[in-house]
Amino acid sequence: MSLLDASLIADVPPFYGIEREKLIALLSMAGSERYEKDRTIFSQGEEAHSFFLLLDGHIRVVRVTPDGDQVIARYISSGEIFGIAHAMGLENYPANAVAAVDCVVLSWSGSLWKTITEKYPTFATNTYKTVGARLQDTQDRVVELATERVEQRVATAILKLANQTGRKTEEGILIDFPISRQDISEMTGTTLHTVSRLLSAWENAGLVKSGRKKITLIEGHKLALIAAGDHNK
Amino acid sequence: MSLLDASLIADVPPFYGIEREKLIALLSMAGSERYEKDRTIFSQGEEAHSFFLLLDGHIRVVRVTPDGDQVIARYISSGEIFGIAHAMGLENYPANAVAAVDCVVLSWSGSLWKTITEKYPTFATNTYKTVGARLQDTQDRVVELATERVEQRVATAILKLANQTGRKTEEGILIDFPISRQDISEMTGTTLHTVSRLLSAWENAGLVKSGRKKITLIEGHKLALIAAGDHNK
DNA sequence: CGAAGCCTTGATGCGCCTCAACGTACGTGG
DNA sequence: CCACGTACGTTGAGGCGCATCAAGGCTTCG
Repeated sequence: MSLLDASLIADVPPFYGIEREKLIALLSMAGSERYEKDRTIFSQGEEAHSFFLLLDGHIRVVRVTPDGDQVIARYISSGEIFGIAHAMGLENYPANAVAAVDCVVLSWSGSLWKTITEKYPTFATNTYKTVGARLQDTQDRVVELATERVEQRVATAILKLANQTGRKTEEGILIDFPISRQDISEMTGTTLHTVSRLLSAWENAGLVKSGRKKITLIEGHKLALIAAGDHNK
Repeated sequence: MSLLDASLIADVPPFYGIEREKLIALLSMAGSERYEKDRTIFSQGEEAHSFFLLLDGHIRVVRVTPDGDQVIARYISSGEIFGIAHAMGLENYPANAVAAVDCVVLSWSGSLWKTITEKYPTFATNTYKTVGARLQDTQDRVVELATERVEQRVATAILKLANQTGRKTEEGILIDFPISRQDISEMTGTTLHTVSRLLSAWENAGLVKSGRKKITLIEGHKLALIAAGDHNK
């Protein structure tokens, strides 16, 4: 805990505009932990004991239905807060959070929520903006699921991932964490089979290059056309 | 404006737990307006000049896609706040709001948002809870759209409407505002044809009774089975 | 080196959209 | 108040997008 330095979070969106001194105070209340790949940070239904900031890594937020289907709500990238049930007046986490790669996570006890938001209104504002942005984002997905075909949704998902977490390589933009066909299907409401077929077709057309749990975006513009519903063929 | 009385909003969720005196102050900052059926309160993309409280009526919140498809984001019932782009740090409304019946609406200028939330933290907390609840709700719809069949989604939508706004009649629970097959289809990501067929089938089975822009729920329990994905037949 | 996890590709079928045509209730103006 | 036009609802026929079922290849890891 004493290893934490204010510079760790100074340049991270939720803490923009907060004085260095206050950052140190905030950090002194936080715990830090490393989560290896595939480890669960919190589970759906569990009492919301803490809220979190992802310092490094990628986290997958997943909802599970009563009959076992999984739906990926979102991926969290480093610098984002998550598990903020407290900000929404929830007493339990509404989804699972799982490390998609090895992660470093800061956490604050939920009992500090009230104090922190009162004492650091900038942080509160930033957080509510985040919640708002996620609501927007989720609404967009509803519209997509309701109006677009699978092909478009998968294309959109890949473009979004590439923008959010893409790493430039010599071949193109590589999605920076292991992601399977099944993962993509759980983001887009389809099956791994359909995703596999689409990726194969796109690979033949030179739009992407993909392998086991790995996707590289080559021709973003062309994929964007598909996402927009181009019926070119 | 001077006709407004504190009792108007004292028993309305966003204002729970605020002293009468403060309520009067809040009301003195608000404008009130009547919107006849089908009139637009605000439009998607428009600059967010105000935020609103629905005193009486029902409001439909609709997103429109670039190619003209409509998706109903939610219905607002009396006592709810809406158009709270400010709470989420948005500068523009993300959807259209249209009066589903004649409505009475209070509005506050967006420029008051900061002052009001600072001065009345209870109101702020209540509002953020609302945003959180809507995020939850929207996530649920994503899961539904991604995993359930049309039949289940339509059943769920009707049950939800009946619970939210149902009025007990001698026949059953009547959804308290005019709602077309098309409206239901825009809530559930299907077509009016499919909704029509489903309602016909359910009417024959005695689960609902429906007419022009009118739906009455008769056998809620049986419809709930369908919503849950019962494959009885 | 074997086993488990991930990916691919074909065959088949069905849920639901699409297209089409017609019936029915509403409200508006003559 | 009745006649007409428009909006809403119903129902059928046909077809396609995608899930489902099935089988096999490849990669990674213990």
